[in-house]
Amino acid sequence: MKLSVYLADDHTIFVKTLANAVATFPNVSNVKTANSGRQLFKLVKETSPDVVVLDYEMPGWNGLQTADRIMQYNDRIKLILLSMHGNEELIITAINQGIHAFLLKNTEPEELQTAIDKVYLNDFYHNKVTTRALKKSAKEGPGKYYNISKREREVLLLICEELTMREIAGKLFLSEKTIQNHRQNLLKKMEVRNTAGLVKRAIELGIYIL
Amino acid sequence: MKLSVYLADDHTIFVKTLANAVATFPNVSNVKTANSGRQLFKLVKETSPDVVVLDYEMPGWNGLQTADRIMQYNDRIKLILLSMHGNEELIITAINQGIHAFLLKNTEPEELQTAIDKVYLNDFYHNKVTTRALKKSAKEGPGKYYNISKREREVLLLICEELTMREIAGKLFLSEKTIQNHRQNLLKKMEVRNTAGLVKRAIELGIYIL
DNA sequence: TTGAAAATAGGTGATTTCACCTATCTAACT
DNA sequence: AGTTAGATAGGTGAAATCACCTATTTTCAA
Repeated sequence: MKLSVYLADDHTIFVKTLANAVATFPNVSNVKTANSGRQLFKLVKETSPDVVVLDYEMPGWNGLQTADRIMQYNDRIKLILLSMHGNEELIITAINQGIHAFLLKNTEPEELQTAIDKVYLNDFYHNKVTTRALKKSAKEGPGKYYNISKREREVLLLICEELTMREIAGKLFLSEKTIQNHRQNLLKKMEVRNTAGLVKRAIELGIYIL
Repeated sequence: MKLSVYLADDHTIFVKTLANAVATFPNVSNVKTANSGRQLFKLVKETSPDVVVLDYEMPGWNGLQTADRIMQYNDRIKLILLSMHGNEELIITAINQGIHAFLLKNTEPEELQTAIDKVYLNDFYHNKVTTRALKKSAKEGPGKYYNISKREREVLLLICEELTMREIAGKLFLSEKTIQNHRQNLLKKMEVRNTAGLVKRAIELGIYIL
């Protein structure tokens, strides 16, 4: 089964040529482009693609903001972020926010091809840039990476929304006990004592936006 | 008894002339100037003044950041913030952070004189700018003003630091019950349900800096 | 100087969080 | 095939929070 891939970048020349390249990938059938986050989100709402490739540096919604909306709309869409700069902080924020791959703009087109493949099959595509950022930040925090799972991120978000464990359990159709466990794991992973710490971390990491 | 007043502004010409004017005020005896927040904080640590006048727009530490340090160092010093723009959000943030007066740079020197007086006698000096900002934001939030008292602000800050009620009580030499009441009042005033909400409000209001 | 607001502190009871366990099932990677 | 990580869920007990009270003292503004 071939994948449908949407691309967004404010430089039309770039996004169009990239789209042509992507269209030649053997595992891709359907390619669409947009030159803003808003416009791409519109496309996604019409027909959901399998993978979205977003430029980080865009006027209006940037890549991460756009990713955020797409995730909320449909969390099965895989998200690849492109950026000019391999800024460590940005990479960590992106990963914590649930991005599935991070590529520099000066990479070879082949890497995008493998990234699209891997991202669709697995959940995250790691490359030199991301692994280096993770390793570096693992000790040198702030901007530390805490390896929060998808479920944990979901629970954390709802904790930030001031819900109790019981309410979260109700919302996610899970046992209250399960949520308590997720919470406990978050406390440990993020090295905080209580809700105050969780909320601060969530905001720091860009998981929760104030 | 005459007051000692310290001034900080990065424009040396401005701060010097202002200092000369302030020195002529009948209730002021001692005036010192600095052209950065850091430098002023140094002066304060040498000898604490009664009142500090800070420009908001400064390179390095801005006026609010400087105010924050001064408050932590000695909370009996009164703080007056000067700004070019009467930005409502800034005013609310400043008040929530515990600033004692907010003046626009285009006010008459006489208003600074009364502000210094009032601020020293009472706790807060209100003028057209601040009252208008408060009234406007009271309903139109975000940036809402919740009328948090000094103690409450202190407790809120420690809640954000992940301390429990018992620990806060110990730190402030108060009963745990008192802190619990302050917390309860904060929950009501800020219209939130729990710690998560308190932390978010504190960050929004600039009371706690992430 | 009187009244309002703030700060203090106590009471009570329900609910929630915190901090440990164990255990099963599944998906994914080696 | 075995290992690891994640998601699920249960148990237990202590600690903390939440949500109402009442009441006294201080402080401040009108």
